Amino acid sequence: MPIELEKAYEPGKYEDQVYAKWEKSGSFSPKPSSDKEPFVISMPPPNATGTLHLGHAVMIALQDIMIRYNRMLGKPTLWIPGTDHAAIATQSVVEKNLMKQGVKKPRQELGREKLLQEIREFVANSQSTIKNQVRKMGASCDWTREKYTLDPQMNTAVNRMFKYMNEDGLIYRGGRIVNWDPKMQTTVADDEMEYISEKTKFYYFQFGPVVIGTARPETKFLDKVIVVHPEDKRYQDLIGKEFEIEWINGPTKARVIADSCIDMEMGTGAMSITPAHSLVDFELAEKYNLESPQIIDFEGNIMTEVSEEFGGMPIEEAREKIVEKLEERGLLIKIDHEYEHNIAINYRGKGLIEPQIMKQWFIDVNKKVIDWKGAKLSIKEVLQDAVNSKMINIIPSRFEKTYFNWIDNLRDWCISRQIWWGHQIPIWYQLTAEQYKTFIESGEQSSTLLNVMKVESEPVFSESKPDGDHWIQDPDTLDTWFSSALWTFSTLGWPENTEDFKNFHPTSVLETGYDIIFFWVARMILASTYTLRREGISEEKSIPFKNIYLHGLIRDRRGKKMSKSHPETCIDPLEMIEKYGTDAVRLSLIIGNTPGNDMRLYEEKISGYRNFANKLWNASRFALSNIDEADLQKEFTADLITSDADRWIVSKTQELITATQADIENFRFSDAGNRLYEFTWNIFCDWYLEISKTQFNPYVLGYVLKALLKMLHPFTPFVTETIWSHLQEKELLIASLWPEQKEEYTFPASEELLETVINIISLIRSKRAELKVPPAKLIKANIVATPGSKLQEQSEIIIKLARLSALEFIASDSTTTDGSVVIIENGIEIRLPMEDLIDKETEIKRLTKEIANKEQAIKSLEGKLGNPGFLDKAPPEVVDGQREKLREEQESLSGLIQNLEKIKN
RNA sequence: GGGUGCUUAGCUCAGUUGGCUAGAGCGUCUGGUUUACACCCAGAAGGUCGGGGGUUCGACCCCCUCAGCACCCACCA
Repeated sequence: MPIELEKAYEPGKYEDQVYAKWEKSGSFSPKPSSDKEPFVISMPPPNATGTLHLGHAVMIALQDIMIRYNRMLGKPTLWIPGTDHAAIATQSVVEKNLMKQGVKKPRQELGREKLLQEIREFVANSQSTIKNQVRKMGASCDWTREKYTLDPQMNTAVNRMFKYMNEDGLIYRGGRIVNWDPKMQTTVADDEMEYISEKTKFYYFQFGPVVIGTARPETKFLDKVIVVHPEDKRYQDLIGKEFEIEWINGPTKARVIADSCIDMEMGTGAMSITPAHSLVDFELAEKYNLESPQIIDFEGNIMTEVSEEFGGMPIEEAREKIVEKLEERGLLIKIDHEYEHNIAINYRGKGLIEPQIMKQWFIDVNKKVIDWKGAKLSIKEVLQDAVNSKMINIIPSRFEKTYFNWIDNLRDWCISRQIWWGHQIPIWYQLTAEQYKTFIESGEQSSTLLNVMKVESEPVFSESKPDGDHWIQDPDTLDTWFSSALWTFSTLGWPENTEDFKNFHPTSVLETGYDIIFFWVARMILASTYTLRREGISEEKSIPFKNIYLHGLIRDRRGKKMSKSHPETCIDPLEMIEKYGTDAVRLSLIIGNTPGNDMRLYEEKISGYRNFANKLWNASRFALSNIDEADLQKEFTADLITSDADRWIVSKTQELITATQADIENFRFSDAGNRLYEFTWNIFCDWYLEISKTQFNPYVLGYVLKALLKMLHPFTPFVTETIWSHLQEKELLIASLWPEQKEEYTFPASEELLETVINIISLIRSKRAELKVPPAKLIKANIVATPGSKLQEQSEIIIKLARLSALEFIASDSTTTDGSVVIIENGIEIRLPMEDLIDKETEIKRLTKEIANKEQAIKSLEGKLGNPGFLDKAPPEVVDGQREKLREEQESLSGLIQNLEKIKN
């Protein structure tokens, strides 16, 4: 009994149940294997509170292809899913919601515990959304091993790395400029800053021997250092000297230093520095070991310690007054009223940012503590070596440059963040009773408060509260990338030495977007190599992954970044899945997408691949409705291949297996997808299925179909699994093995003939139209070929062509020598000599053109082959190939000339 | 300012160490309702490979240069 499928493939009808079947079957968990190397990917965790966007979709599609492919090779295959707590993003969403509900300052009003509780509830409510959406994409990841970046075990891992680094003296506390918002009383992350262009006054003041330019005179009370460019001729004789200066608070001293960071064109080419309230100045101060006194307090007023006269005054007011005072003293040279610059504001609350120095925690990247290949190396050096030595391979390789460039400029990593949602820093301070009271009673228990209170207590590392009174834990949390950096091994159970950790680390591939190469990829290499080496694990096993595959961004049809603020061009993957099916979405994200390059996506592309899924479905429907179940079960062997057409399609299938495999293993997913698409549509459907209509071989058809479903499965898992479920196979497709390429299924190629035959058929067609032969149910054509010609050898393929032009082929012994065609239509025999088959003029034109092309090609080939340079320098196989090509071209040219002669007569 | 890409058919893009007359999908046009599929079939038109120069026997590919477009990092005293 043949099998009947429904008339069209409706993805929505099957996808969820297919996924449930996979998950239930246990196929997502790795099968142990003693001899095969495991294949492992840790999924970059999407935000727990997020929804699936195209970035996730492309990542899942790519990773799922690798995972399914490797699983089908019989390797123990593990893909660990998880979600990320997304510290800043999540906390700010919750705070925003609370603000909408009327809680103006959520941190101060709710306090730490209550706010955290709010966030936890929010996460708990939205976490399942993203996980179900990952399932929708067909991700075959192991949900039994799912992780969340705030799991208690993750916290253990985080504390362990912190502990090691602390013991090795890599972690230190130091001052750093932060973006402080005096209005909201909070620090602001760089990506929460908004820059607006503003026209303001730019003042020029006499400052000792030089004129300095500034837009912010109110910060300049205690400036003591003038910086100029070392090559600036104007200031050469000042460099290194100290001067008495008349300034805001009266006489003071200032010295001149030189640094090439100075722009000679800007202002007067000389500036005085204010380290406490400017990032550049702060860095210069660090470099030259200068003092950095605070001028402006955390409320945004001038400090009383700095100036009795202006103390307590808001900066805008102070600025005017200070300028007045300096003008009175004759120090104001001029004011530029047309000065335009960017000012930074907090995008929430729109408060003006005032840079401030605060105590932060850092990781030293230059201290040499890692035992690496027989030497002590710094974090920075190990990061370089891991990629330089090819232990880690980056695809595409051009990102290696970006990576090294970043490391060269790498500074110590600031790991503390002034938010609460995340892993709290495992550091404790013992306060005095009074300080303790102030701290506990303040609404917002923040590290800022500790700065303001000038707490000097020695910080102590501890995973829990130390013995004694008045201990408080550092209120800051760790940079979210600190915990993400451990992802490849913490998800495997580290710091416990679990079976998973022993079996599956390092992971095989890290697949992610190129936009987080610095944030995440480099940090993972850092955390993994440092931590695992410290535990005595070998260099090879302490890297987090062997390959890094970076995909590009998905853009809209105009090439703009897709963002929710432009809903008209923003494509929602879930909506597309609903409309066209997951398989179509996956293909549209894979094909035409090359590593590291951005890709534009638009709906028509997705609908095109929906058509493909349907094509495959219908091809299978045709096949299954004609193959008997028993024949489908029969084991396929070489002796079941009978006709030339069979040999041809089976050969093509072998080529496809090898080529697709090579593509996937070399991370050329687009090529692989394209190749399969092309084979399915243009070879299998257009040719072999058509041939099957007149010459049916159930075994070959079944074999090719099964092989094709397997190879397509990593790309379009749902439709292939659905079709597979009708094949009466014992195993699910997801658990079946990749088709084996076999020598005995490979036969000499014969497709070059197709072109010739296609030409003949189209001639027949036009002739029929010209003769006004009525459409007939049964038309018999007798195509006669010169004996011994390829055309005759390959007569089976002609059957297909006959079919396409509604002709039925009759095998015939009769022969002609002139390539003429005999058609028997409605019992009438129409003999079509070659010259009658064509429109003389058009054909002469066509042939002439083709001959000219051929001649040109031959000339160029002859030139090439007569060229000593070519013969010497080109590889022998290329030369042979060109010779062979020339022979073929000459042959076909003489054929063309003959045809032309024939037509002309 | 430092860095990295991109420019190939009307559109979106391939083009794997330099070697066929430069390809695909979509779109357009022509013809076709053939018992798997109109989410289909057959065919056609359409390209100075951004401009200029160089290296080479040979350049879409390598080098220089110019132009346009993106992105990343740093910065805007």
